Amino acid sequence: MDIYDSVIELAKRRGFLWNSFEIYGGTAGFYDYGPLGAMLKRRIENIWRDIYVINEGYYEIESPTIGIENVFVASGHVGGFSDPLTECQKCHESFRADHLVEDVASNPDTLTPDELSVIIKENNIKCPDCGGELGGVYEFNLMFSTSIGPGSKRVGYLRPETAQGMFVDFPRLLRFYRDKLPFGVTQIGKVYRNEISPRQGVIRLREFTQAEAEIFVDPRDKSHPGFDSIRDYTLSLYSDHNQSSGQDQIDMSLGEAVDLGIIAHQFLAYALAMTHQFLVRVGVSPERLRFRQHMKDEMAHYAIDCWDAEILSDRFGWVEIVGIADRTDYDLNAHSRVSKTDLSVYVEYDEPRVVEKVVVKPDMGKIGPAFKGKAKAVMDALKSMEFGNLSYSKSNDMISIQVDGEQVDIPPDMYEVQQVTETIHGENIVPHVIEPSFGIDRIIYAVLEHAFREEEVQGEDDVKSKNEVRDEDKGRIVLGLKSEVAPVQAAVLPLLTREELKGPAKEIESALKHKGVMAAYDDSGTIGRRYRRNDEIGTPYSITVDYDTLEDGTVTIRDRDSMKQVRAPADTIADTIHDLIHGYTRFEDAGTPIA
RNA sequence: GCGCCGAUAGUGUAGUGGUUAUCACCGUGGCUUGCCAAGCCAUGAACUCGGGUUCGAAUCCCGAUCGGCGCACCA
Repeated sequence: MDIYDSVIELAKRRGFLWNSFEIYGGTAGFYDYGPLGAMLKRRIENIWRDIYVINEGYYEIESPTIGIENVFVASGHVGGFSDPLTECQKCHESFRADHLVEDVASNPDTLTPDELSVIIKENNIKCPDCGGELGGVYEFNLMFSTSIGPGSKRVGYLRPETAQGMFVDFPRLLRFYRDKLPFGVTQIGKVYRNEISPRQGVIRLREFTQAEAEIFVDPRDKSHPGFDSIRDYTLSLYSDHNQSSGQDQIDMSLGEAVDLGIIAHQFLAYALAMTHQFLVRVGVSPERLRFRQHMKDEMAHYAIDCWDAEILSDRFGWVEIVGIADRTDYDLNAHSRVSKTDLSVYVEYDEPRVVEKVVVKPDMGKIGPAFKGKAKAVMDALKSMEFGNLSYSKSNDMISIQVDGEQVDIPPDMYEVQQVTETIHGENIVPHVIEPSFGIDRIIYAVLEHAFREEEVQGEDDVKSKNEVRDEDKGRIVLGLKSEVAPVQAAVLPLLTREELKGPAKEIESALKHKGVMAAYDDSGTIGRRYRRNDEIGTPYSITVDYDTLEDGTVTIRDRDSMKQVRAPADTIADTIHDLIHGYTRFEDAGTPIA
């Protein structure tokens, strides 16, 4: 049993992750989050919100999980991600049918699968690899489709990413942020991809949760106002160059990486730093985390630079858990084109620019009668003329222009050339998008695997030596979750199952709950067993009520990782635990150490 | 989607063509228990599904589903 198996077994047994629809045999690519898993997930999402929404100020929105066809036509998911495939009946290799018929069909990408099948048959096209017979063409699209309303007239798709919902809201968002760049927006939600063969547990799912930020920036200025604060922040970077030259990732400060041009610009570097902070805060091991740059041929054609946060897993090696890309203006332009909506921002200059221009002023009183129906076209043609030099403009020549494909001569008395001074206050630009995209489910797996450990427990041969029954079984399984993400934050345990201890313990449990601390009361089994039970689900602190509690009002707090204990007052225990969980108090300072 | 391998209580497992399917952990109730998976009593819980062969199938065969690995795929 490797670590993956151990983690999945623990997650299943203790209520973190379950295969969905189990009583019906299950379906690949779907997982349920059990009680502890859902709690862990929510806590991780809320830390993400704390960083992106509260601290960076990128408000969260919520758009439908079903999108209309045009949205995904514009995004390229309908055309680009819907491939007609055919499979060789002999060697079972799959091919793009539209590519195979390129030589015999003029418009292969507009053909339906049935039409492609016919063409392949008629032209006797064989498998390019082995010459075998090709099977029928079928449409393969990663998107789940559905129909909207009765009659199945309108096709809808389950979104394959949350990003499009934010791009589509761009005009509203721009107005919300009072027409100024840069601004960002976030969304956490379910997305759907009909994977061919989902595997590896929660690593590749058909329904999963993304947390994405879309940050709209001025393409001419990708500096970040907070860059100085992260200039010395050092990350493990695995650049395109390092990959192609066979080197490993190297530690480098972000300042250096931007200066050397390894990371395209400050905004992207800042996004990397935030990603790192988030991942480490939720419990990804920094030693098993790196940022890998996409190679040139791997990057989407529209992207400028793209980095994946990857975690090292025991079984799968490096696994991508976050993608951070500069998507340029690709998406906004695409939606602008398909929706016929202006998705640009008017950016004011710092100083208005005074521009001297030479313009042609048509004399419509003469042009109108002279050209009648064509007058408007002539006027437009004249106005759109550009005068590169003033000398020409000053001459009073006959102007020859093309109007509707025929040459028209405009005599000098029909126009006037003027030099004008214009004050321009700004211009319209389409913003570029910086997009960090988090795969929450993969992050959860990373957190579980990196937190998982089995350790030897030493030094209890004195008191319990009379019960030397299971001396082989001294190991304990610990889920060393960060206290901030642990589902159960404190266990409340009466030392013995006796009424006089149960009462005070239950009071402490309810005091903790009032403070918003997820506390679990447990009086079943010996104290050691209950500690172990809580170690396994990552409960960071256990509070034990004993007979001293009844006398001097103190309880034992036991630290999951060190197994050390301190004695602290019971009446302020909720505050103490709260402060411990959020890192305001260190465990050693939470009470008096006991041997 | 292709190939190989697998599927037994909640978890990990043993096992055989033939009566109540093994063991451990686990859960629950009780006794015990004064700080790191003690003990005792009682109790709960499984042969993935469908078809076939057979007097009889959890066991053999076929298919499906799920899982693992390799290939393909991963905008």
